[in-house]
Amino acid sequence: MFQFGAMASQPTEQTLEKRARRIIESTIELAEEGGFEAVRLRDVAARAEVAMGTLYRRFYSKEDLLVAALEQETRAMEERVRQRPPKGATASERAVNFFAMATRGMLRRPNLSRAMLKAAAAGEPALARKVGLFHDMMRRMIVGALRGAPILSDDEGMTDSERLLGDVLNHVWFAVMVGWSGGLETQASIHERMRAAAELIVDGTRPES
Amino acid sequence: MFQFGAMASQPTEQTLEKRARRIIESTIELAEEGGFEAVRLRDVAARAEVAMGTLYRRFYSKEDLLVAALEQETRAMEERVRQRPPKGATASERAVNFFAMATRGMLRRPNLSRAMLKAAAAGEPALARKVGLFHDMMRRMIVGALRGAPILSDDEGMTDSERLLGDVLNHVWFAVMVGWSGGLETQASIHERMRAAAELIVDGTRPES
DNA sequence: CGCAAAAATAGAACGTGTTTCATTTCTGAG
DNA sequence: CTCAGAAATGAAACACGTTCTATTTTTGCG
Repeated sequence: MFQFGAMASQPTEQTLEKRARRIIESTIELAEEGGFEAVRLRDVAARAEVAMGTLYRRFYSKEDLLVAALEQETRAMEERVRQRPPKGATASERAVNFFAMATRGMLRRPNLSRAMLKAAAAGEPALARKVGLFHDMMRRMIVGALRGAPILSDDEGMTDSERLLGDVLNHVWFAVMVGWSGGLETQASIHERMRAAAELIVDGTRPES
Repeated sequence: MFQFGAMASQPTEQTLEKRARRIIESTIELAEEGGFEAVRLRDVAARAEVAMGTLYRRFYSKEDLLVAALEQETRAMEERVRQRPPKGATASERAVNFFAMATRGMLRRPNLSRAMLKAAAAGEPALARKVGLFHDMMRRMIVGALRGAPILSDDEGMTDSERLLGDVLNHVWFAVMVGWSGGLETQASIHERMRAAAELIVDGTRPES
């Protein structure tokens, strides 16, 4: 019910002032250590050296905190992708390599990743914008990988076909990561699924049988 | 930490005894009325005429309750699909019609559906088996629609290619429904996305541009 | 500066998921 | 039928997300 004032614009790291940044940083640290349940808002506030009221002036809820963390982490991944674009001879190979990079990034801090995924998948309408932003970033990176070109600064110049491929691959990856989060997938099975999906969707190739 | 004894086998409606069924029924009623937050366990227990201890002897958590509801609702959908298989001249048309049916079924009771999706996407490792069962049922129905044949009783006889198509389409639908849950999609956009995805994945056709 | 409005603070309070406890009721083997 | 062990019960206790309150600190305009 709050959330305006100085940060009416998009919450890019520019706009976020110290306090909010400390809060997100504390959230990330606690989530890394013990996952979603370890992000106790009293602890977040204490570690960020703010009062509960301040925390709740800037974020709607615990989920909001973790979605903000997801946004920040995804921006960091965008930067990594910009500096080290996924290689590959074909579009599908580059897509597979991008997903491998993204998956590795998530699995490096499994507790944090599970917590962020849970928050993003919670379906909180108040967070729709931020979650949508995350999906937009993912799609941009995927389409960038398909093109083999550096990342798009904007979605302009994206063809309908590219947008569709990006969305479908993004949806598959998201669902698979949620499965991983619940123990239904391993790093190997994620990679295998994304390889098969990319070959099917991008190249149109299917398994033998 | 519990959950065995008489119901060590799969929790089909056969095995579920009266108490558990009343608990799930109460869960569904409350979720229909007010969504996830309205499923207050004290209210569930009261409505099912059961004590909290009994509820927690049969279910791990609130999420478990809603995943059990999802399982039951999906079984009901399987029955509807068996009685009224999705029509269509091509595999992709039948898949699109199946997803339209499934989506309509969910949107008919939006509060319940959002609550069940949230629980299934929460990534609770204790619920992995039940959530996996849900995805298995979905894949069976999808592959059944692709074949244009009545549903498979088991996953035997499913080719690798069919399994892949089923999984990918299922993942896309799941991710899109999570998006709907958070207000990112409407019934129309869900339908459109599934149409485009099915045409791309099953037929290999892409948008003009 | 002087001061009113906005923001921050410490902490209490409240609701609900989950656990625990003492007691009662059910069940099934002998 | 008896009775021991299992299950159920009602209620209290506990933890944590969220909200509220009274007070203090910061901010920015004149």
